[in-house]
Amino acid sequence: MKNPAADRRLPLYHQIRDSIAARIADGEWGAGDCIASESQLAETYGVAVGTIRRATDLLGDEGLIERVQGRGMFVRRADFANSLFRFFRLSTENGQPLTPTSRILSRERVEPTDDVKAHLSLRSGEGAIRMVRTRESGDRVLLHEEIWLSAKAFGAIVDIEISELLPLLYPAYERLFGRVVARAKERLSVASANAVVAQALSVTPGAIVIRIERLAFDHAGNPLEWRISHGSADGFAYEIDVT
Amino acid sequence: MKNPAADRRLPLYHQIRDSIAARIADGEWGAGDCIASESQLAETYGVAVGTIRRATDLLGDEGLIERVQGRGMFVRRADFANSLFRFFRLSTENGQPLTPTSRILSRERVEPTDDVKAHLSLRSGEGAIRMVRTRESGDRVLLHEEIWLSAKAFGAIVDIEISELLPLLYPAYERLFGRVVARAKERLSVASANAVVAQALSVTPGAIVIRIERLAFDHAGNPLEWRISHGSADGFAYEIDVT
DNA sequence: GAGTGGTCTAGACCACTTG
DNA sequence: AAGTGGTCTAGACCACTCC
Repeated sequence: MKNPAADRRLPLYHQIRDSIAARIADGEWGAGDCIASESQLAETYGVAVGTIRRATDLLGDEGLIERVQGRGMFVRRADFANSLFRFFRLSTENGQPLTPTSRILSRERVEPTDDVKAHLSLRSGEGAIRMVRTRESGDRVLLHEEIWLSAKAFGAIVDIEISELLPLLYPAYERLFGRVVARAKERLSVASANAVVAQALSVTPGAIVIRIERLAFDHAGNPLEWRISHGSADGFAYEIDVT
Repeated sequence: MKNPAADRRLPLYHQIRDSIAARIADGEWGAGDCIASESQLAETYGVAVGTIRRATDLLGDEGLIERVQGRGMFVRRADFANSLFRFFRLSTENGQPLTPTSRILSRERVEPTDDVKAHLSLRSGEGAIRMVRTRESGDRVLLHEEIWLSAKAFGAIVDIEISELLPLLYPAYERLFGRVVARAKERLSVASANAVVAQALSVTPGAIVIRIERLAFDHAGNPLEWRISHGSADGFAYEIDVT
């Protein structure tokens, strides 16, 4: 077993799932890479291919890997297709991401608030980066975003050509800092617009807006970025199926 | 194959999944019933047990059945544990449903609005039932609900002892009318409280409230009930994990 | 003890992708 | 043609539930 910490009381295919997940988290296979084939894995783990299949089915269900017949199994790159932000027309009706334009309004190194410290697990004395940006589609501002990062990990971001950070931040984190966003927690609530948000969204101060907080993590579960976004509540509707 | 309409181009285990799902929808096995065992199914369908396993795994993932080791496979009763309403403290922190008290304020047979007709697929001329109720926890009103039903299917509900409709409506639909709610679509948006809602929730008219619409379906996909609920936006927060 | 689902094996053949 | 994942089989043994 590649991961000796695996709990031997668990079924074999769970242990193997954990081991493969750990190897992905360790960077043995990066996003987009083809991992070893079923028969190779069966041999290295000394089990039947059917057992490898059970393990990789789990990984597929969790979205860690993608299986393509005839080609292999690939480490999936997070695409956040289920994000709450999709309800702000950040994608077409077909689900194609349409990537509205980003406008970065400010980048600065500042003292983190207690909230930021708690979310990013910053030690006392550690600095933070605060970015403000808007996301626009056509001539409409859809979102106002406040983005917080650890200065220790991302400090150089304030000196980087702004074009390097466009159009999307997560690929830039990966390209410039080697930090990969693997998953996130999002939280939706309703708030009233403060002066800054109101001005950005062209609503009256105090108007009702949708607030989405997102805490983004790497594969190992370390928090990388905390983001507070506000968008107009007008026309916002979130739909789910329940059983 | 029990369901001759199954597409023979599909993998065997998909055809079997469809067949078993159809048999459940047809009422061959009701909610809570134990369906045939894996080995029985394997024999009747003339396939290996492993193939039955693939099919029933699909049904398990979809939430149609529940597998219990040593006992069998059971038709799952929808519990709506993922409903948006759980964010109105309709359940404890552990996820235990805590069922706030229901107070039915009115029941009447009325002409459906176009909206109601469209949602419940009512033919022109068909009547509708409109119920209004509140859901309360302790001394707080959590939700104000407007509930629409087809008069053809549920007409007698206006004459039934109100205690028969408590504490929950869906079990009452099943007990009194033989209609089983199997799944639902929910839609969350933000609205301002009209006079009636404001009074019920003890907020000022025009205050911001969370609006949740729910369209509930039976196993066959027929709409049974349309519900428009309003609750205070204060403290409302919806959380998800995204990848 | 009989019957159920849960895990695991060791093969077979098919469909698909790539060189 | 070689290699991949997708489907399917036919068994084995285990863990659990119920009588």
